[in-house]
Amino acid sequence: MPVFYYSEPSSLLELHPSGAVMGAQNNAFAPLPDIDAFLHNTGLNIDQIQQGHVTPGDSPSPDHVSVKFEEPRYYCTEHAQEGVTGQSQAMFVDHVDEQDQTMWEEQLQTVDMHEVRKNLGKMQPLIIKEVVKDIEVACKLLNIPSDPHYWTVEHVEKWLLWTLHQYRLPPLNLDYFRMSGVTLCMLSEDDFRFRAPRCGDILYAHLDVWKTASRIAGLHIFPESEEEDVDKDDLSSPTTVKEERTSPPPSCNGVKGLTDRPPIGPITSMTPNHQAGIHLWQFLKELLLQPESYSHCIRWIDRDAGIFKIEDSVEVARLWGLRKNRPAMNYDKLSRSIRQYYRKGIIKKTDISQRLVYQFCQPIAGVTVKKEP
DNA sequence: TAGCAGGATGTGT
DNA sequence: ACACATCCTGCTA
Repeated sequence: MPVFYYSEPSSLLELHPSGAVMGAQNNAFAPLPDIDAFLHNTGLNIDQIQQGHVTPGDSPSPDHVSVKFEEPRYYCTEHAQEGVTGQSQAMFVDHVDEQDQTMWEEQLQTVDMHEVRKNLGKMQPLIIKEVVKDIEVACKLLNIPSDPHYWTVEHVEKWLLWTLHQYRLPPLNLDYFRMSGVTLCMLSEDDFRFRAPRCGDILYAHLDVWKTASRIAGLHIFPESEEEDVDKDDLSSPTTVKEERTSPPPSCNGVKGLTDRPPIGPITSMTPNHQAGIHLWQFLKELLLQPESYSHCIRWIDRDAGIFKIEDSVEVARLWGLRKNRPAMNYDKLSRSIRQYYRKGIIKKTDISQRLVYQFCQPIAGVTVKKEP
């Protein structure tokens, strides 16, 4: 039976033989006695652990094998709520101070489940405290608000890049996450997996932790310089912005963020519609207005006449599906929606009908991707 | 075979 | 009510 180690991408935690965290300020290893028992006790399955990423040189001896949790803090909060064993909760807390550590050790000596559950109330604040501390540090580092609901597109990108780097996650296509924090918060775990098949679930878990910490701990960090920028850019009255920041974050049901933007490449605010209500014709125009990014799949045949051609129907449908969070979208369905526009006088087929060629009924000239005042 | 046309119905806001 | 999303039949290039 090999000796297993518990490690985190950003820090290595020393484990007491009981499984308790003894302190995480250094890079010391300590053996995790029995991985099977560990999995059993924590209720985790092997799929939730990444193995084999540690090279022999990383381990103190060739006999050692390391395991890494994809998202320890996620399980920390989830399991704390579910009331699993004290051991598993202890696993996911790092940077405990001396006083806390004594408390942990005392608690962990009693393996009795009822005791553990009884102590849950005491443990949760500790867990939250540590998570909040980490988030505060990250906020300062990235200069972003603590509450993801207030993130701009740029904040989301910063957070993604930082999280990818911090947890050594596989790269992803940032275009699929080009959205405001509000929109990001609306995504389900499946959405994350769809946009980032290799690490979407982990990102979702991280975001969940941020949202939870922000909500429970009442974190209200706003980068000062950003605050000014947002105030300057905001279209509503300045008081609206100030009020929003001291009130609870916007709900996740499509409320427009401070700087909301579409999730896929096209950036526009051609109409007052917020992201959740974007129309297909708007989306198509967005693609058309960014030929540098999308001319391979949709392009103007005659811009002045509003005639365009879908060069790659599969890709356009895929992008539309991404935007609308409809993974099953295809060109058959998209084209049906386009045909609904015939009756409404928004889009029509050209006079001489050609495959995949359509025409906007309104002149396209003058359409801009800039925000209307 | 892929695209087109349009009816019918379901869904979410 | 509206704007699709989905499923369908039938037609066309």
